Amino acid sequence: MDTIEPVAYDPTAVEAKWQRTWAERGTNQVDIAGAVRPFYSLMMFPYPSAEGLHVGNLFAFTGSDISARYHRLLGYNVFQPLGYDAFGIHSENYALKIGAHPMELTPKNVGNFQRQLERAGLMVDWRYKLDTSQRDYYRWTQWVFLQLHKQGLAYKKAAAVNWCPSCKTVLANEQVEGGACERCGTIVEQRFLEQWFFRIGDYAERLLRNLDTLDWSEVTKSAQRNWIGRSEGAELTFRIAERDEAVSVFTTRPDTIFGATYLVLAPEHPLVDSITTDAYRDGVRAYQEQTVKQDLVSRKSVAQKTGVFTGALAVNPATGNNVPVWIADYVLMEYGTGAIMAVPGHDERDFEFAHTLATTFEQHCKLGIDAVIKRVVAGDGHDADSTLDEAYVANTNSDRLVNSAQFDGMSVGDAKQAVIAWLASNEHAKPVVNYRLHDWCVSRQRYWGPPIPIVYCDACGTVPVPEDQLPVELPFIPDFKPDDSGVSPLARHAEWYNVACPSCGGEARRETDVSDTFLDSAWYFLRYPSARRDDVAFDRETTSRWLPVNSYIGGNEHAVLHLLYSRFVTMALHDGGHVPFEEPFTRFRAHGLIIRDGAKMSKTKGNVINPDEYVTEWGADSFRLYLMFLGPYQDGGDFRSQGISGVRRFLDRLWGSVRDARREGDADPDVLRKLHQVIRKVGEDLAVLAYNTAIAAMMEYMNVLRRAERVAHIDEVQPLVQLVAPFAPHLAEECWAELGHSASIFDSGWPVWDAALAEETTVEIAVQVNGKTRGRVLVAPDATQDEVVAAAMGEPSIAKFVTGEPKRIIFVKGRLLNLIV
RNA sequence: GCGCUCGUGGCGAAAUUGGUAGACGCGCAAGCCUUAGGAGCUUGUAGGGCAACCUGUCCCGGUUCGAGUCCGGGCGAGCGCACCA
Repeated sequence: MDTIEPVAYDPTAVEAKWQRTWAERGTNQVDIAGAVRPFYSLMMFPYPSAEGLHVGNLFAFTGSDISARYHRLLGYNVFQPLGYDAFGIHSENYALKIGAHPMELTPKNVGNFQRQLERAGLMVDWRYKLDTSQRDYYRWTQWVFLQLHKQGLAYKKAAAVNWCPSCKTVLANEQVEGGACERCGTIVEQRFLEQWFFRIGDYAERLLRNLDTLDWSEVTKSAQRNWIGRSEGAELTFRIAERDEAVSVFTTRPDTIFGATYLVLAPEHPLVDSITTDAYRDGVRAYQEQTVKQDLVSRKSVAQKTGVFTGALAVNPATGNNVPVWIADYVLMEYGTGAIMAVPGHDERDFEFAHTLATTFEQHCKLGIDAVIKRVVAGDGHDADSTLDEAYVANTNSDRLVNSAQFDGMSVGDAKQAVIAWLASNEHAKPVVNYRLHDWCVSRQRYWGPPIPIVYCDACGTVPVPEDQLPVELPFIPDFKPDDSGVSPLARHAEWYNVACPSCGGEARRETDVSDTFLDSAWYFLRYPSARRDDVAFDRETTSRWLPVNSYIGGNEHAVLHLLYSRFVTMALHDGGHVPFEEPFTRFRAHGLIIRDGAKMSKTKGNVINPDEYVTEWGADSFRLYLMFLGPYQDGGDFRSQGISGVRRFLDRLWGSVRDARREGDADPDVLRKLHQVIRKVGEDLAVLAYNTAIAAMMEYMNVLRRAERVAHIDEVQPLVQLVAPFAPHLAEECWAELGHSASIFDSGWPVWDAALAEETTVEIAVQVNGKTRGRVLVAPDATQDEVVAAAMGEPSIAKFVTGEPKRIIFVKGRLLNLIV
């Protein structure tokens, strides 16, 4: 008997052969200028670490590659480029660690990555490879900086910034995790330095609003919404008693104004000096110094609240009462107005502060705790006079105001508006929206990045480097190690930074900071299609043809860094008239993480898998298939090397059935039916990145072929080879050639499923009695209720549960029959 | 604390969106083939019961002829944000 035997094929030979053939034939090359149906498939480019490619990279790339190959088979001209995010602190730190120079080390790492990636069988057009550390790339990164500068979106200011004492550089807020450097884990300090910033804050509202229009993973969108942190509220003005000064506070709860019993300013608030009374001046000064020195972690940690009284009193515009003005470290200068009205009755932090400093309130402000903590909202089952053991944070429409004069009885929601309107008549209030998103600090006091293209001239001031003088080349300097001075190592090289002013020709000095790595990656997708052009950053026509990106796949760890910066830069370039769209990525999907033994793979945990050994032992195709079969692509999965044998067995069986397939007689209609169902299923799954179930469906079909216990007909296997092609491209090509085709399978088109052929001749109907499944009957797909009932009652195992006439019958055609007795 | 995503066999997971729970694969068990096999093939594999059957998708309620799926409440996990007023 001729059954389908698996035939172990030799992946090493097959994969080498096809990679060679693809290169010779230019199979993966796309006609950028002439594409009729362009489809831009983008994957997040890797940072070329010295350890080389790891499984997580390959998991991400494979998922994108499958989607790209599928679209190619559907007839699109697919452009799938890949490159290297080679600049940046991670590369530089590693070079420092092993005593190498990044300018020498990086090309080596890139070379190693390239070798590994080429083995993976990705459909990448390598002619468009880019490397952010090469001058023909960073030249245009500097150009992007200049465009933003031209538009007034880049500015320099002295600011409290996050300083990593280990990396010896400033970090963006997004690069600080829990008060520590995301790169090395060192506790971040606060420093005051002159820094370049981008006005991403000005774009907060657009960045937030546009999210609703994007087809992105929900996790990513919600992370961005969170990070942008919009909150609606009001700025309320409190006059300082007996002085011609006023303090603005930001609050989201203007309805609680009657409960505002003191004010708190950030210690560095500009008004502190002038309102502080002489008696309290020393205490205030001491407290300010202490806070400013403090690093940002303890400043923002949940330690016990501290603060001092300034001696000043402000007038609550609602009650007319005098309220004491304090400074405290729990109020942050960078948010809102840097000042708050404290409502201890209805805000946990204010409550805690009032309690912690109750004695001081008594001593200096002559205020007892009961006078400080006032209830102005009721509804938690307590009335207007009940005491508060903790802050009552009302937030519903059912809660009502109390102790609030004419607003008593009004709902919290209504009162928010009403109070603003009332105070606004005396210019004490205006509605305001605040965002947590702060401007993006792009300066880095490091070496391994693009020098910021700015020159300082005594006569002309800050002068942008003219575009025709780009790039400002990063010089090779042996002493690239950062120091504690707060300036870049480039600042030690007068021969480099001393330069003639581009404007007046006089003596001038280059900016010695380099830009953040995230600027490199915030526009790389614009560069790819134009990567072979050396006269423009990105060609106008090419860009409008290929962008926005049709499919972007990457890790969600970049949800608020890279993805937000990319959106901002694109929006800014749009406003500058450089690109015709605001949003760079039409569709983004976050892939899951590959974990091992319940932990994310990382070098420090020692659970990193090197894909090389698996590719060598099992073949790239098996490894790709295995990674995609672990679980839902967007969930990731736990890497256990055992499972790979199953997918390899599947490929062996496929190869065996293709090799033995004949064209004799007719294909089996039962097999063809299943085949067309699978074609449909795989297509649907590929469209939504459901790779695991697509593979399962193909395996199921393979089992059908095997159970037929005969050599397969060519028509039964040939479409399966096409379905497998996106997943296992090398073997699919080999099978395709074995089936007698000379052109690439990727130009063969995607099989079309035929609804008539896919239709079942009989269906199994579940028969329930009183909702419990009691059996199943085989009937024609269009069988009527009466026919199915008759069939069901013919089954003794079902009929025995039915006594008398059913009271009710629920019938779902082709699916289910439920008899209620 | 806030936001998001989840909770199904020994394990990774399916389930046409309210309609046969556990597809597919791993692992395991028995058998075949073999000098041998971490090879291949066949069969079985949610739990309980000799059986007819009973129980079963984190827990408690609800809606429904019917709930893994929908609603309310609770418990738990992962990720993100967090003294942001």
